[in-house]
Amino acid sequence: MTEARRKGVGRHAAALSVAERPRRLRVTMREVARAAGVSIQTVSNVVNGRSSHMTPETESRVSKVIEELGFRPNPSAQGLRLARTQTLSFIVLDPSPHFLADPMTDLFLSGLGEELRERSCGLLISSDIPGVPLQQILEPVVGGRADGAVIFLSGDPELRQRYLVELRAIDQPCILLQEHGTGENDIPAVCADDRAGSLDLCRHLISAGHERIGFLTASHSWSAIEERMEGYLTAHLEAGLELQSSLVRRAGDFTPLGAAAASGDLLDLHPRVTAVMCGNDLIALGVAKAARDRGLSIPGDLAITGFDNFDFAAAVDPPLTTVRIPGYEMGRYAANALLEAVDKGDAPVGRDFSTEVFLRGST
Amino acid sequence: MTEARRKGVGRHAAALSVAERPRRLRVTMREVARAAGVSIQTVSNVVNGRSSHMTPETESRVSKVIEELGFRPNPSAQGLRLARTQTLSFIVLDPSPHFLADPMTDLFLSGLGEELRERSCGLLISSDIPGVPLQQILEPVVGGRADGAVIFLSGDPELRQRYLVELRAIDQPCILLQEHGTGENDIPAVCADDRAGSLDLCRHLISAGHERIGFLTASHSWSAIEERMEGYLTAHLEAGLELQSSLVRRAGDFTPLGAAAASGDLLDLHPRVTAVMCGNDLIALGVAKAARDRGLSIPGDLAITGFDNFDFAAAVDPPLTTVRIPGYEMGRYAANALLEAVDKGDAPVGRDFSTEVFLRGST
DNA sequence: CTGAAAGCGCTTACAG
DNA sequence: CTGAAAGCGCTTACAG
Repeated sequence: MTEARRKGVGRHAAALSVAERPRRLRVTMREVARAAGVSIQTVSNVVNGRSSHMTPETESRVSKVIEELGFRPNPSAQGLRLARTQTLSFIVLDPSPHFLADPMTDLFLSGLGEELRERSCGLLISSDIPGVPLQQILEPVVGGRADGAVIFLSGDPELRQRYLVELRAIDQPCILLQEHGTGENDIPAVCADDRAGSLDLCRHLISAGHERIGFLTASHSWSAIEERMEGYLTAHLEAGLELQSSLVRRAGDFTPLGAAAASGDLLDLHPRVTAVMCGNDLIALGVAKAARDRGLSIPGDLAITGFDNFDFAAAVDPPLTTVRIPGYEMGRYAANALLEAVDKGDAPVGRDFSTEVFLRGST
Repeated sequence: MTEARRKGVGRHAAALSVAERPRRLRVTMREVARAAGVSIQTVSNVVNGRSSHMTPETESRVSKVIEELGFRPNPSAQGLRLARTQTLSFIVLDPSPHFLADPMTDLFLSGLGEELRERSCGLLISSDIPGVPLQQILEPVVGGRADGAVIFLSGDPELRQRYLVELRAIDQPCILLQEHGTGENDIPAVCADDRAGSLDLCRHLISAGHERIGFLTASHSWSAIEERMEGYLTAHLEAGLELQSSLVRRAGDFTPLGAAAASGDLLDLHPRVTAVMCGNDLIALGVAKAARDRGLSIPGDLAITGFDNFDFAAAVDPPLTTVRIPGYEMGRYAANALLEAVDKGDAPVGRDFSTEVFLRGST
């Protein structure tokens, strides 16, 4: 950094009022064109890789000037002109402001981010509380800040169904994450087979001799959680085990301590449950803690299963039996499918991902 | 949704080529102006809340038309005109594409997101591998997609120092997250007092009689991790304990299993360490696992401390002694400070946050 | 208080 | 292959 430059942009700038201060000094196409001795049109052609429209000499000269001047096209201008922002929106519906507390969401986000980075696209993230008007939720895309939205809904099934209907009517490019069982006319979705994973998990417990198996999840829910509950129910039905409503609890939140507090109803049942399937690994941790607090050993007195295979699952004591969801891959796929759809003007194509059961020491 | 509408936007649209398809049918100011029988200028005034420039009747009439037509200003047009995007960029430097695997990053992100949501600003997130040119890292803000950047650096101190120097030269509105000890002329930063937390933690161990205390962190590092290491060192110095390089290990990654594998060198030392301080809670989990695998009991044979107080820390067995970082609050503050700075044209003001030690069963 | 006009920085037909 | 021009949708002096 030269002394002159430092002066020009440093403290001095702060002394000027907003009006006086020069606008962000960016190089424009016009300046590049002048410096390279070509038309703006030609610069645009170079920037957009239409090299067939000019001689190689021209192209390399312009490229060199672009490089030297540090020119980069103004995204707002491009956005205005092309009605395309080269940005995707990731929208999470969550009642908590800590909307990324669920590590699964972060996995999705990492996958989205990586895919978009490779394509030089932006990723705009936002969250809303379940229940707000869909227009507000979709603000980034309806308002023109993004070309499409990857949406992770949550809330009661009725609420989500209402959103789905409205979503179709609004007809913005979008793809759902983990919204299972949308019908043939519905919004495309990228889903993991939570139901199959849960079914496998429960069959495993049943075949190990468990007959009183509890299910605990937080009061707040979304599609994947419901699928997990269904797997539990289906396994019971196919095994001819009686389904008891007292065995299924929806209470607390998706934190271990919240789940520990909420698990009492289940753990203090008579006769005792011998296994508890949990909405995810965080809940499983809480149930394990509550069980230990009651002097129960795991898995001897109580088998516990989680879901999601979070980083900690393999390392806690005992290691958690759980199900892996390919969240990162799903995120990448969703970004890719949505971008392609935006380009083609088609509807994106959804896809199902398989899950994988990890049997560990907690069962 | 009416049948007509469904037809208009559904399958039929897909049959049209990109060129034929009408551009996103958005209402413009011009249309609002015509419908309300006023000038575009007036519509702009209404949109921007300059109600003093018109009669209340005019304002309410225009507002009503805006509502009815569902008009929303085009962000690209506003961005082009105002050289302001109403968007902030969150940039994470991480060698892994799973750049959000660290729950602490997610906390920062949640705080940023919530603050920006309340201000109707967008949040653009991106990640890069430590070592890439700063220009590339800052692409979102240099390239004009965002008004400023919240930056979370990582990598060796020398690399980060180089980035800091360049950052000053580039002079874009930005604020650092968890970049401790930047000098008086440096980029503003929002930091937690990791050093104090670590110092407290280590004093606690020393006062409990530990004399051979190991420190394990991943090979990849950032400022906060170094601060934690410093707290460890300082506590040793002030207690007159000898510092042995064999007790400090930097290996593996920030996953429990990676840390478990990397902890062998430390756990198999003779004479044995009686305590291990860890880079964060995930590492602590891994060390606990490795210790159990060796038949060591916690905290009897080995005391373990984590850092960050992740959700699982209080629920695992034994519960983890750790340090809370107010990540969410720090994220909110950073967004707020940066936005204010962008508005005023000043440099943002950094701030330090205090940490809180949680003594639990693992020590 | 309102209307007509310029211009932000691009892209894209349209002539040459 | 290149140049001159229109226009994307806003905001903002400038006259009235």
